[in-house]
Amino acid sequence: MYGKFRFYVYPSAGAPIYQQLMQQVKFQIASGRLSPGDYLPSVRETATELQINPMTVSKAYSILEREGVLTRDRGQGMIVATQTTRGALKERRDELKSLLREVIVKAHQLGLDTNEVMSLLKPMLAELDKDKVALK
Amino acid sequence: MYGKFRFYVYPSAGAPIYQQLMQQVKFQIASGRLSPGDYLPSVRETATELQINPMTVSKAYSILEREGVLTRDRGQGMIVATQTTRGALKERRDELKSLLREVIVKAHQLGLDTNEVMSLLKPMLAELDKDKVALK
Amino acid sequence: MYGKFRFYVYPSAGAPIYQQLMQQVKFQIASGRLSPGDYLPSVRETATELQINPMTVSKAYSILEREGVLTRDRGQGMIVATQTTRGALKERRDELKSLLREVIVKAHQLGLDTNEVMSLLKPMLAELDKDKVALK
Amino acid sequence: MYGKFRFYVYPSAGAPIYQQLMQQVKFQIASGRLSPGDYLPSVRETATELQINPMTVSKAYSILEREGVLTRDRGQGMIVATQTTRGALKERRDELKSLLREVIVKAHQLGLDTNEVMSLLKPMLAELDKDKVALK
DNA sequence: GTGGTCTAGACCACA
DNA sequence: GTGGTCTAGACCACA
Repeated sequence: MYGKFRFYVYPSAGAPIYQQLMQQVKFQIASGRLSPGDYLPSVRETATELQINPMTVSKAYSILEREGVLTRDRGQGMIVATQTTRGALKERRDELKSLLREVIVKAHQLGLDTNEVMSLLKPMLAELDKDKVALK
Repeated sequence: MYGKFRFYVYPSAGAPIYQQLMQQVKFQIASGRLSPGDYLPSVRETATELQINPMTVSKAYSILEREGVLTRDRGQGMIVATQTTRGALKERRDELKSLLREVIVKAHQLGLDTNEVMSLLKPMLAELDKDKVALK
Repeated sequence: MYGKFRFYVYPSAGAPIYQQLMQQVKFQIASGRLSPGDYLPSVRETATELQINPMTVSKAYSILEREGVLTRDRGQGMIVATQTTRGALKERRDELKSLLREVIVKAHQLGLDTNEVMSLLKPMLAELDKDKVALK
Repeated sequence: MYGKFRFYVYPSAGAPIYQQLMQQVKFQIASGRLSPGDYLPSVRETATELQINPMTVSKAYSILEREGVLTRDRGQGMIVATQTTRGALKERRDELKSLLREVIVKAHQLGLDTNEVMSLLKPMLAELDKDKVALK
């Protein structure tokens, strides 16, 4: 229980529940709060706690397994997989740039300017680095 | 206006061609190189120049129309729609933050750190501001 | 209707139904019987014909979409996506070799020797080439 | 027997290490370099040599034991189990054909044609036969 | 019409 | 105990 990872859900948020769950797992891993080998809460445990259907949790876990983010430990549960980085640095940078271009497009659609983007991103990255240091 | 904007296509780039076209229109609008009222190259012109199927171009334009990015000027072509910004500032910021969270997740998956994200994003934003000034 | 693609299912086969469906789509694409842009039978149509639950068909389609094999054409159905080949030739060969190693391992476990493997594979590849020629 | 067989590991190879180890044991058995009754390197020996966690080696061995590939010789180590071939010839051929169908699908996805598949597989099978002759 | 999400609940394999 | 598969059926967005 101590410090163990817990899901939350905004039933009224736009995104489907299973995507919210997936997003949380990925973000926790990116921030270092979940590490390779860590167990995730079981399907049933999560479903009961969030008052949602076990299938919904299972769907999130299955997709994450297919994506290589989680590994199934038969009879035990789902664990965070060892991250594998593939491809040349240039290619990986290009992939991120493509997503950053989407950020720019989205910001413009929302009427938010360059400074706004930076002032939103900076604290998010800072918080990330802080966690990593704190957890080391 | 004619000749102002041209599409390009990477046939091997992973993303479907119509999505590449959509992305370019949006990015050009975000960077101010395309403004409300500007005409886009015609379906036929684009299809001939890029040696792709006219249906592909038409599909991109139709989806952008549905999204409110373009307006159909009957018999004349497609024009950039007047941008409408909806929702409270907080909500719009939250929407962008959600996309920025995806950036963080993606960067981590690709093995790129905080500094890397900033050093990729900064020149992209700078280029944007430069264009806006130049085009004003 | 003419020549349109149809699914079949072996309820007693080891593999789950949704995986059987996925496998068939992929194989039909590999053999050239399904080409980029072709529409697949609708979820409901398939479910009725095979007497299975629509969710099961939908699951197969969703995974194939996530894998980039199919694309959703909103309101119309699922279509075969344009195939994109990524990575250097050496890397792609290595990936296939890794699967071929599994074939060898499996053959041994089943007590089938080298000649047996070749005499099973040859007609399968020959049939493939024949179809491609015939459909050109 | 000691020193007969050694593991290797590609830390960056995508597949989890325990799966790489499992794959190697199976391949060595298939190629005749490991025979029923042979001892495998101990968990500690392997872990030290490859600089990996002993749990990782142990996990590979446990799964192989569960699959009937290895047998635990209490206090001594793991030995290669006697292979048992089950089922009618037709059924075993069908099982292999299903895996060969996956090869065809994968080859197509990777943009490799029929000839390519054969020219990759042939030397692999040839090497196998050579080893079997040499080791007899 | 199209596919997507979610629920409630049965049954399965694996450990 | 763990997750996976499948059903029956409701309701949704999009076109």
